[in-house]
Amino acid sequence: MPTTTEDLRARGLVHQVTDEALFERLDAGGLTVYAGFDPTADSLHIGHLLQLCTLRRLQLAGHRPIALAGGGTGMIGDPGGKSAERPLLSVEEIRSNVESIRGQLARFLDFDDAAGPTRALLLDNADWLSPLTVLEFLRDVGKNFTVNQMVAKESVRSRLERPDQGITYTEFSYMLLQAYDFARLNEDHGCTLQIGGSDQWGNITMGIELVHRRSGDKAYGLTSPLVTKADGTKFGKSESGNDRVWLDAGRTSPYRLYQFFLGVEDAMVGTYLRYFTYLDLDEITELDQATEQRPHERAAQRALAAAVVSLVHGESECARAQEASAALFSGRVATLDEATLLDVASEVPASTLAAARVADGVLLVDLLAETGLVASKGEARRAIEQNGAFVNDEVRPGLDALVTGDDLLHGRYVVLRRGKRSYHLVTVA
RNA sequence: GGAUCGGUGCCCGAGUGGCCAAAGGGAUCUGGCUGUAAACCAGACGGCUCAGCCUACGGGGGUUCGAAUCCCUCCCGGUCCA
Repeated sequence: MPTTTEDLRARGLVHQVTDEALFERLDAGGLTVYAGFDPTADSLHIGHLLQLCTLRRLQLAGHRPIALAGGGTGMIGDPGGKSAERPLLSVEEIRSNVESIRGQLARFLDFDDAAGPTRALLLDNADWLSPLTVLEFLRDVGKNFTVNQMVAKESVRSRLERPDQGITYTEFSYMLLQAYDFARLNEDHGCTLQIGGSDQWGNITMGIELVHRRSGDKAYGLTSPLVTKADGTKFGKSESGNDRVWLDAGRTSPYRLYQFFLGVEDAMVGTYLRYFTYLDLDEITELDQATEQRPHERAAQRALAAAVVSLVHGESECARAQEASAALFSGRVATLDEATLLDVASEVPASTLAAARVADGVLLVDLLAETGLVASKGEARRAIEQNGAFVNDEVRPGLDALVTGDDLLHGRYVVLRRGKRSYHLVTVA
């Protein structure tokens, strides 16, 4: 059984630490550790996954995690990682986003009283940032930092150096608010460790300094590496389009999430298994070997996808996603019995179509566009011309192709497909 | 408040009166090869009632036979000065 430190290191989760002495304390257990999540949308997405997984990992290792929803800082906007000033969300939006995110955090962390001293906490920094007055803030927080050091932070400097960009005072202040969060969590909950992505380094060190100045307490920071794809670009876009991959089932179905991880590149699957799963390192090593020796089996990708979907959506949803994947990629949707078809179809987008229209025959071009499988009729025509449009798993060439009663499966279903993996179920009613 | 530069398609970015639905790159999509991988090759990439038409170069107005390109005005951003 590896120590916590050994485990984190072996998984490649340690990018920077503020002090090596942290590791002894991590191995000893009993720390209170926090990570922040800004409520810029009503769901967390895959970009938050690493911090969520790491918090969970630390809880399992005997520490108490705090998930901090940025109800207050979300109103300001972190300049880090952004190339431009971002629009402010309304107070109502942020409030409702925080509420939505609460439920998702609960899937990763144990908030049950039975967890005793490691019971997770969910806090909202609006609780202490909202009542804070400007004067208090300037005297109690601002007085501890020089503009010189603030300007030197990467998040700010990158914005100052770009000739076509600037940074407002509002976003400039963000780091001070985050530093104040750490100080409050330290004072109110004994929190001494903040974790975050590598881009959070500057904000974290500011917090550590503020903690020290206010209470004399020694606090630590631990950052994880940026999660990237093999080519160095950002991880987390869905396989089709620019959509983010969300943790909310309504935005990204369990099936799509499963597919996302199933499609991970060989070169990265081992890394992701270490980041996002709780499999033993030995098991992961075996999966690495499996990828190398029998890559077509995609054993590592399957394990990764199953682990993540189970964690995010639960075992039964994961099983459904696996079944749907198997059925859809067998290429024989047309031969499925009705119950199986319906089960599979519940995982993909669906719509209904009036029976009268089918009787007359519907232009495939129109149908593709109406179902949203393509963005416009022009795109639908292109898909057809490129042999990328399928009806019940068969290519349907010709711009004048019709979908008629003959295409109905079990008398009332049509499975449309665009490309290799974008499905849509049409039910005739 | 003054001076000055700039705002082009998803992003970056060329284009300074007609040949501009707008170069080039990236991203994306589709097909091929594979393993629902990567790389690579090919094609596509504003919309439509698609050999034509409509909408589009920050917003509005104007000049012109004709404007992304010229003029006026407003909005937004950068830089410097006060």
